[in-house]
Amino acid sequence: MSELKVYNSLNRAKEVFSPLVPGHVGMYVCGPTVSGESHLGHSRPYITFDVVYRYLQHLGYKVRYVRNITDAGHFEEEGREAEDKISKKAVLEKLEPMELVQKYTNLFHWGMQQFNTLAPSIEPTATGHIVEQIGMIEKIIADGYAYVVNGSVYFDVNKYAANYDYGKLSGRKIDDLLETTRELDGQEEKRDRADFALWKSAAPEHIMRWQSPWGVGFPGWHIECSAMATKYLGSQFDIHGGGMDLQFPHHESEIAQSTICNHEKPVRYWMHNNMITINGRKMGKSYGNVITFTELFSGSHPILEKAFHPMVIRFFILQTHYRSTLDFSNEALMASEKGLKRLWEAYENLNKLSYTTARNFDAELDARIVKLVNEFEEFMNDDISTAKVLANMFELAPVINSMKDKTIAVESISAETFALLQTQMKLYMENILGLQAVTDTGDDKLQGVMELLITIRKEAKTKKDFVTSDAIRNQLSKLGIALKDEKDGNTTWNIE
RNA sequence: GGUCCUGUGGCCGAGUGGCUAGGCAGAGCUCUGCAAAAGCUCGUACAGCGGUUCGAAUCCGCUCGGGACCUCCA
Repeated sequence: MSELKVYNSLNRAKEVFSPLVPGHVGMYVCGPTVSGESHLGHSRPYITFDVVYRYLQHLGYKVRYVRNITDAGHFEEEGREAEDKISKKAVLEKLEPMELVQKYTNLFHWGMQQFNTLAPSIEPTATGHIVEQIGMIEKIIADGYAYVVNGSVYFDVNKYAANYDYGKLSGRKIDDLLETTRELDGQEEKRDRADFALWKSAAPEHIMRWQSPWGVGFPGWHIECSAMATKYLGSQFDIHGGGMDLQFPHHESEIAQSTICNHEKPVRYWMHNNMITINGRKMGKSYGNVITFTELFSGSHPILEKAFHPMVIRFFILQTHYRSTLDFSNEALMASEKGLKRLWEAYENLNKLSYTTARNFDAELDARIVKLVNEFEEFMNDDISTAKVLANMFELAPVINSMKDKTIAVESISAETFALLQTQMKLYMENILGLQAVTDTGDDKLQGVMELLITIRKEAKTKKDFVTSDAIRNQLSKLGIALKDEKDGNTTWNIE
C-alpha cells in the first residue's frame, strides 16, 4: 500500500505526509473575506481542501480543520476604492458592520452547502480574536521584531530576514522586494518598504475599531491567521492550505509572525491550489469577470450561457489536478455536466446490481476491475489526484452499464471483486469526492403520477398506439422530464 | 522591470523517458416502433528550433506565445 504524498510548496516537492502527532492532523485553510458575495473562484480552495479533509479522515486521521472568516480589517468592496469599505458602506446605509458581514457569511455558508463541502471543525472569525491578535503583536514587539509608529505597528522584515529564511515559501529575495515601486497607504511610516502592518491606527470615521496598547485601530492583514491557527492548532501544525495568490505576501508574513511569536516554524506542509481562470484570465474584481455563486447557479451572468448545478462545478474542479490552473468556459462546464450525469447514472446502476452465484469467471475482466479500483487510493495518495480517480471511474462505467444491460454477467467476476467495486465506488464517489445526485427525484406524489403515466404509455405501446406514447414522452420532455425505455422493457425517468 | 509557472488532438484536461489517460464534441455500427440512453469502433496530439539519449510530450538550451505573484485577492 502506498503512502500519502503531498506537494509541499515550502520545499517545492512531493513529500510523504506524516503528521506531528500520530493519528491526528491539524489543518488550517484561509477562509473568505466576507466583504462581498462569494464567487466561482472561492469554490476551488474550499472544494479542494474539502476533499483533502475527507481523504485524511478516510485514512483514519482525526482531523481538526480550521477555516477562518475574515470579517475585519482592510477590505475591498465592489465599486469602491481600496479603503476600509465595510465601514464606509455601513455608515452610508446605516448598517452595523457586523450586519453586512453576517449577510455575506450566510451566503458563503449557503454556497458551501450547495457544493456539499463538510463544515470545518472550527470556523473562527477575525473579529472574535482581536485579543489574541493583540497578544501576538505584543510578543513580537517584545522580541524586537516590530516597531510602533503613530499608533500603528509594523513588522521589521529586514531584521527577520537577517536571522530567518524570509521568502522561502514564495521564492522571493528580500532585495527584490525593496525594488517594488508601488505606493501604499502608510508607506511613509515604515522603516522599509518590505515591512508589513501588524496593527493599523484607525481614522476617526473608521467604524471597525478596537482599543489596543497602541491606541484605537484594527489588526493588520496577516496577523489573524497566525493568531487563530496558533490558538486552535498550536505553534506548529501539519497542513496550511489556501490559494496560490496568498503565497505572497500573506503566507510569507504568517510564517514570519508565527516564527517570531512561537519560536518555531508554524507549518509543516503548505498546500496551495491554483486559480480558476476565465478565458485565460484569473477571476478578479479588477478584471470584471467575477461570477458569484448566485449568478452561477441561476445562470444570470453575461458570460454564462446557462445555469450550472453546484455539483457540476464540484465535478469540474475535481477533473483537474488542484495545482493546475483551470480554465472556465461554458463548453467545458457543459462537458462536465454531461460527464457527471453519465458517471452518476453508472454509479446508480451499480448500486442496483446484485450478485448471485459465480459462473463463467472472466479472469482478465476481474483483474482489470481490481486494478482500476485499487488505483483510486494510489492516485489519491499521489498528491490528491482526483482527476485520475475520475478517469478510472469513467473506465469502469462501460463495464457497469454492460452488467446492467446483461451483456456482461455480474457473476463473471468474483463475488469479492464485485463487493470491492460496489463499496469502493460508494466510498470514493460519495464520501471522498463528495459527489451527489444532480437530478432530484421529486416527491412521492410525483413518483405516483409518473408511475401512472408510464403505465398508460406502456399500454399504448402494447396497442401500437405510438401517437399517444410519443405524445406522453414529448410532453414530459418539454417539462424537463426524460423517459428512457430500457432493454428489459421497463421505463425509467429523471428530471433533467 | 524582478521572481516563478505554463503551452498536449475541435474543446477541456491526465501525463513519473519507452507501453491506450479520461471527459465532451464528431463519424460509423449494434440495440430500438421511433427517440433517448447504453455498448462497440475510430482521430493518433504534444508551440517552434536545436541538444542529451538506443529512445522524449516527458530532461537541457534558445525562440515565440499565455499566465501568476511582486497591491486586497481563493
